[in-house]
Amino acid sequence: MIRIDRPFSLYATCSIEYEGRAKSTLTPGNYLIIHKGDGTLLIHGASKFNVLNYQPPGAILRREHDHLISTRKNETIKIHLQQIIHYYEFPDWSNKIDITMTEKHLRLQIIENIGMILNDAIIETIPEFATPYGPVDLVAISSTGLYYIIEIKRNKAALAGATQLGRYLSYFREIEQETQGWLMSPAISSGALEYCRKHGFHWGSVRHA
Amino acid sequence: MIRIDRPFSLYATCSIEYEGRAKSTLTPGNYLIIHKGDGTLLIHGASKFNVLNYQPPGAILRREHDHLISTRKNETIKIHLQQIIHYYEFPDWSNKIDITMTEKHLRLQIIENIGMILNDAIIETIPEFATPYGPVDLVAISSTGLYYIIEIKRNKAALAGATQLGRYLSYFREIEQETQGWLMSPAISSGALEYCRKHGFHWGSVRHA
DNA sequence: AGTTCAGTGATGCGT
DNA sequence: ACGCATCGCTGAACT
Repeated sequence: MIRIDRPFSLYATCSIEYEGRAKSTLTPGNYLIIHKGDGTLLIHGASKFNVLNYQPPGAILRREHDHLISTRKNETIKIHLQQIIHYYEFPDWSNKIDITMTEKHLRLQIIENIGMILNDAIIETIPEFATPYGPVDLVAISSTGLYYIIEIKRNKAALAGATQLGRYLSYFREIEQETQGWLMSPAISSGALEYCRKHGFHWGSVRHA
Repeated sequence: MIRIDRPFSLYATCSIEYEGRAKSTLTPGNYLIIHKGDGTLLIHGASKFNVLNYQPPGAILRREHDHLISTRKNETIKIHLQQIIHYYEFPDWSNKIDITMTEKHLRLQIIENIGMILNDAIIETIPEFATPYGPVDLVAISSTGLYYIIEIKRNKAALAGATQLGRYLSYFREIEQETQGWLMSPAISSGALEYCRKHGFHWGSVRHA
């Protein structure tokens, strides 16, 4: 009865039983079992995208003789190992400490490289630019008087971020200021991407260095 | 430019770009990359259940110098390898040929072991038992006159299977025949499981040997 | 082919 | 804590 915390990958001949919200049994065969440091357990078959069985983060894994048992709340996965074909523990697999990388931090990095990102001569940058619809994350003004209206998201930008940018831009349209709308984030969802395309907004791939 | 078909697992320091329905970039770091024989590509971070990036079955993977590139329709994943920490090719990882294991086949197996599964003395089994609501997959009659009403599903039983069983049982209730309802399948969904619990049906884990 | 719907959906952001 | 919207959903059954 040994608790396992380390992240590892295991390729083995085994049979698997799951009982919880649903139930299932997997016939003896070769499966790929992945265990992450947060307790996540993934059981993959030879094909298809989906896992066959899993536990979400927070599950606890232990070994009992030739069984691997993962439990979480009311859900249990029991793996009956018949033959271990390959076992590997992942060194240095931890979330880089993203802490303290706030949007403000990312914004500073963007300001530093703003000319390169927009490929234009920027003469002024104004964070938290006030509008009646709320403060714009960043406004950059080019030498030709063009206003870049920039919405920044630390994570994946979703539809809400794109519509937020649209609101700001409608204000600048009201005061007849020439603008270009930009959404900047490490990733963008399909919905937000389509919204941007339809409204002529740009997306900039920025990432916390 | 070498096309890769074999299934493998790769743990590497790399950066990754995805462009398709959505877009994203992954900062340089350690990621687990899994490639299946059907083209499926999975990219996992150190925590969480979800993949960070993926390609569904049918994608094509190739290597160009220090890049791994997976393409499918309008979607591309480009992996820039910096350091390979661990690489392993999976031997014997293929879908066992589930040849033509129809529900009828499974039913024959169930009939053979019916006494053991139900833990009762069965004196007669009737496949395709006709009722006004459709044919019951299997009816087993015990020495005490109890009727086991059995609905069989080759794959995961979903809600529809459970309600189907309920319909049959309502008929036997009409003719005042004492019954016990069973759903037999290798897996059962949460909705079907709850339905069974609420109506007092049983679930039997059966699998094609 | 498209369409609909369940899934152990997960995950993040709001209250 | 719970609820809600979003997601490159996937996958299977049915038309």
